[in-house]
Amino acid sequence: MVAKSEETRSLIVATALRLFAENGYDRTTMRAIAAEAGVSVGNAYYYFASKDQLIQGFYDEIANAHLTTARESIAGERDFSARLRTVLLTWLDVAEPYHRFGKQLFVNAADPDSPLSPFSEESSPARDASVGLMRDVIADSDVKLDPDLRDDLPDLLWLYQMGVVLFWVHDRSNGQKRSRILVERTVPLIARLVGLSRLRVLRPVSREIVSLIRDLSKLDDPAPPRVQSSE
Amino acid sequence: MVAKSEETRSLIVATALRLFAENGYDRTTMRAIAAEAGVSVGNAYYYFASKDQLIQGFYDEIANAHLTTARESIAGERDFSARLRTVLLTWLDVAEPYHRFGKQLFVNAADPDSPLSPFSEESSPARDASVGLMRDVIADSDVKLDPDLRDDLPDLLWLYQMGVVLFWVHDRSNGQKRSRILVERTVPLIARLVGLSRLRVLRPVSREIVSLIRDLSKLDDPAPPRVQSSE
DNA sequence: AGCGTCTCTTGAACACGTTCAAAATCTGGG
DNA sequence: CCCAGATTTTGAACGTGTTCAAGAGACGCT
Repeated sequence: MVAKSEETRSLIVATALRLFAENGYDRTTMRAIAAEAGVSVGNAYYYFASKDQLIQGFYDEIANAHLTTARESIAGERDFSARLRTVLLTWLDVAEPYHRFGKQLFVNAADPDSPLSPFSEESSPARDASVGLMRDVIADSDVKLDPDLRDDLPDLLWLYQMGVVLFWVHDRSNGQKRSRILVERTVPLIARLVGLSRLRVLRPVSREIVSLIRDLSKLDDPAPPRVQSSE
Repeated sequence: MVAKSEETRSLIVATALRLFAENGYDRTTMRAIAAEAGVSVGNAYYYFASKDQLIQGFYDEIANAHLTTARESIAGERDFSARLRTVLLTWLDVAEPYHRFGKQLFVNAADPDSPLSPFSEESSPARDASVGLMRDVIADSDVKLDPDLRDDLPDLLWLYQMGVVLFWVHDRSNGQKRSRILVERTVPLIARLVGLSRLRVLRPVSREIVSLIRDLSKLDDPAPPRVQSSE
C-alpha cells in the first residue's frame, strides 16, 4: 500500500512539472502549484525544501530516460565513434522537450552550492550512472587506445558530455540543431584523438591529462562548510 | 563637468559593490543599498534594471584590471607557454578577492538570457577585448603552429579561459589553489598540442576544429526573441 | 518671471518564495 | 473507544526584488 504522504508528494511534483511545462518555470508560482494540486503552499514546502528542488524531478527523469534509451540504442554496435555519437544524440532527443524551461534547471545547476550542481554530493548517484554509461560505451567497443588512458576515459567523456550540455543550454537554434552539429562533428574528432593516444608523441600528453585529473580529485574539497546559500 | 545624474549613478554602484563585498550578494538588499547611498529604492532602479545589473560593475572591473595587468606582465616574454600561463594566473590573482561573491556573478552569467552571459550581445566588447589579449599572446610569441589554426586559436584560447573560469567558480580550495594547479598543468599541455598541430597526423584534426567553429558561428542565433526573462 | 518639457526622484504597492506557529489528522497502545 | 504523540496540513505573515503613478527639479524659451 502506498502511504498517503507519498501520494501527496507525487501529486505535488506531478502538478508542478505539468505547470512548468505549460507555462515555464518563472511564470509558475508556488501558489499556483499548490492551488492546482489542491493543497496549501505550506504543504508543498513540507515535502520540498524549495521551488528549485521540485525540478530535481526532471533531472532524474531525463537522466533515467537517457540511460535506458541509450543502452538500448547502442546494444548491437561495436564502433566506438558510433556508440559515443548515439549516446550523445540520445541525450539531445530525450532532453529536447524540456529545453524551453530546462534551461532554468541548468542555470540553477551552475550554482556550485546548489544540490542540482552536477558536481554536488546529491548528484553523485546520477553522475556515477552517467560515468558508468560512458564506461560501457568504451568497454563493449572495438576502440584501441593507450591503456593508461582506459581507466580515466569515462570521466573525460562525461566531462565532454557536460560541455555538450552547456552548449545545449545556450543553444537557441531550432530543435537545437547546432548542438546536434556539435555532436556529429566533435565525436569523430574525439574518436580520432583517442585512437591517436597510442602514438608515441601523444603518449606524454595523455599521461599528463590522466595524472592531472587524479591529482585534482585527490585535492578534493573537504566537506564544504554548507552555508545556507551562496554568500 | 560631471553631470549630476552620473554622480548618483556611481554613488549607487559604489555603495552596492561595497555592501556586496562586506556582506555578500544575497544578504545585501536593494533597500539597504538605497538607504546607505541616501536615495530611494526606485532611484536605484532608474539607473539599473535589476540587482544583477549592479554587479556588471565587478565584471568590468575584473576584466579591465586583468587586461592591463596581464599585458604588462607578458611584455618582455617570448615563450608562448609562459605568456599563456601568466595571462591565466593573472586572471586568478585579479579575481581572487571577489571569489566569495563573484561566484554569484558567474552563476547569473550562466543564464543564457542574462546580459551577463559571456556570450550575450552586451558582453561582446568585453569578449572582444579578451580575445584580443589572446591574439597578442600568440602574436608576440615564438610559437610555431599550423598556419590554418592561427586565425582561430585566439577564440579557442578564450574558450579555454572560460573553462578555467568555470572551474574556478566551483573551486572551494584555499586561495583557489586547485585552479592554479589546473592552469600550471594544462598550459604546457595546450602549448604542446598547439606545437604538435603541425604534425601531419594532427593536421586533419586541427583543420576540422577550425572549420567546425566557423560553421557553428555562421549558424548563429538570429536575434533572440528577447522575452523578458527565462521561461 | 512664467511656462512647458524633459530628467530625475520618491515611496507605496505588488507578486513572489519562503517560514512558522497552530490546527487537523493519523497511528498505535491501553 | 480514548488518549498521547507523531505526522501532515494550513494560511497568515515576512522579507525580498521590482514596478509605477505621481511629484520635484532642471533647463531652455519667450
